[in-house]
Amino acid sequence: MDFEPLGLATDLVILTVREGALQVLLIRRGIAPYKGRWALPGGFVRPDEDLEDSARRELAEETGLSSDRIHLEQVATYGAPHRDPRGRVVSVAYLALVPDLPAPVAGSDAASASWVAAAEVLDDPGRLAFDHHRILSDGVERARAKLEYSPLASAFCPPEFTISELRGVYEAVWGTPLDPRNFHRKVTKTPDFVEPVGATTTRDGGRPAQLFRRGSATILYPPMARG
Amino acid sequence: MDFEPLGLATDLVILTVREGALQVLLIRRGIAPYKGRWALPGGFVRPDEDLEDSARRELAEETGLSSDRIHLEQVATYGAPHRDPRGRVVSVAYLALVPDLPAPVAGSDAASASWVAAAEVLDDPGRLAFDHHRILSDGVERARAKLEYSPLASAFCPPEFTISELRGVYEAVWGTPLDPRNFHRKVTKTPDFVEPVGATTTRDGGRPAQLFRRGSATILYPPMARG
DNA sequence: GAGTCTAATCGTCATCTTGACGAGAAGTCA
DNA sequence: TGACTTCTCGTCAAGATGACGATTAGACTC
Repeated sequence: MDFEPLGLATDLVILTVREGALQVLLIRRGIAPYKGRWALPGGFVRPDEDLEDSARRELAEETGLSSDRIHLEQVATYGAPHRDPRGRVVSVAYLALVPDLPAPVAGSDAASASWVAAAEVLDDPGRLAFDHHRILSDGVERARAKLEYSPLASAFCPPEFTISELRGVYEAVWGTPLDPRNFHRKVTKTPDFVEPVGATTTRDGGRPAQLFRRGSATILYPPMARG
Repeated sequence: MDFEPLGLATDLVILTVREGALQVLLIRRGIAPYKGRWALPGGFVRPDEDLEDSARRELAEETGLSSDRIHLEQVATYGAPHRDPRGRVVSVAYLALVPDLPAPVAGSDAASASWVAAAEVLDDPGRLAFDHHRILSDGVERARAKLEYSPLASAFCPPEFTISELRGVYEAVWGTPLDPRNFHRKVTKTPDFVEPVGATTTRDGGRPAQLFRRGSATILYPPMARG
């Protein structure tokens, strides 16, 4: 087979919830093209590497999170002929949901990396290099949709969390306030969404809250109602 | 940039509902590898072609459906290093939903093409070439999910259809019988799901049924309940 | 150590949606 | 005319939702 010259890359939309807001990990590009501009982390797929392996490798390089317990899913593939000025590069975008990292972003090969509020980036279509604004937009929309019908919000939480911490995730991702009482009822009455740990915490202030961990459910039916 | 040798292809999961069953368009491969085996239609992306354009071109070649009103959406990308024995080929899979075609499959460059019941193919993981069983499986699952929360079932219908024809689509795709009365209530009470044409037909037998056409809704909330 | 503050948790209630199913309506066919 | 088929409208109980009142259990202040 003779193949056209073509590059294959993976780009990552790494999301977390910090300080009550949905944030995305961006890097500042150290080399041309778009040198000095913000972009999603990513890189070329190695010759004998599967797509998800490539995404997981990039994730580890940027965040130090090498665990296979991190939720990572393919979002879409972008292959417009001139999306990259270096030549034809097709990029497979992955979405990663990570808990609020205690440590800052680990040593990476990017010039610099930092968490930025997703809303802020989405509001400014010219902020990111390449077609990364579009990729981010699709990734965030995927995350929003996933919270509706899957118990994935807990991917943003530490292993043990309270109901209101979980609610904070929903509010940050959806950008909508939710009624604490109805949310509590919904979460605790949906079978296997969360399971009680048996301990309480006062880290959120106020009356001590029960701690829960992720349950075994994989889909939520009926789904959570987006505000 | 120096790029590794790499092929970029699009593969199509083209679904329709015929004779009360969900069917998929398959071709019999005329050349190696997997010569003589069934496979999803697809082909290499041209040097200056966007991914969706490539998928639409393949769709037109296989079905004669060149309209941009045909629903086509990207499902996922498959890039395991050795999924194609010819070398590294990354394939972007698209899902197309088409109405029951009055004409048989138009002249195509495939050795032969035909509609096959999706359930039958899904039951036999060795039937298809490459990793196409997996791609088909993902495509069908996407279609099933889409019917729940989008009004896309009408993409399988002619421009004007009856409620029970629409119900037939749901039953075929989900493989579940639905209560005609509750289905009728749900569809007609969901705003902008369908709009009445003002005429009736007796083509389904029994009492004449009102004809409807697709409404302007893009999402269904609450979603349709899968049996 | 009593009052204040905060957030968690439990309850109530009207409204909406669902699933199950009865029953009549409006055509075709013999 | 009667049998048959399918469409369409209704009813009813059960469950889910949204709005919101009330109580509880800690921490914090004075």
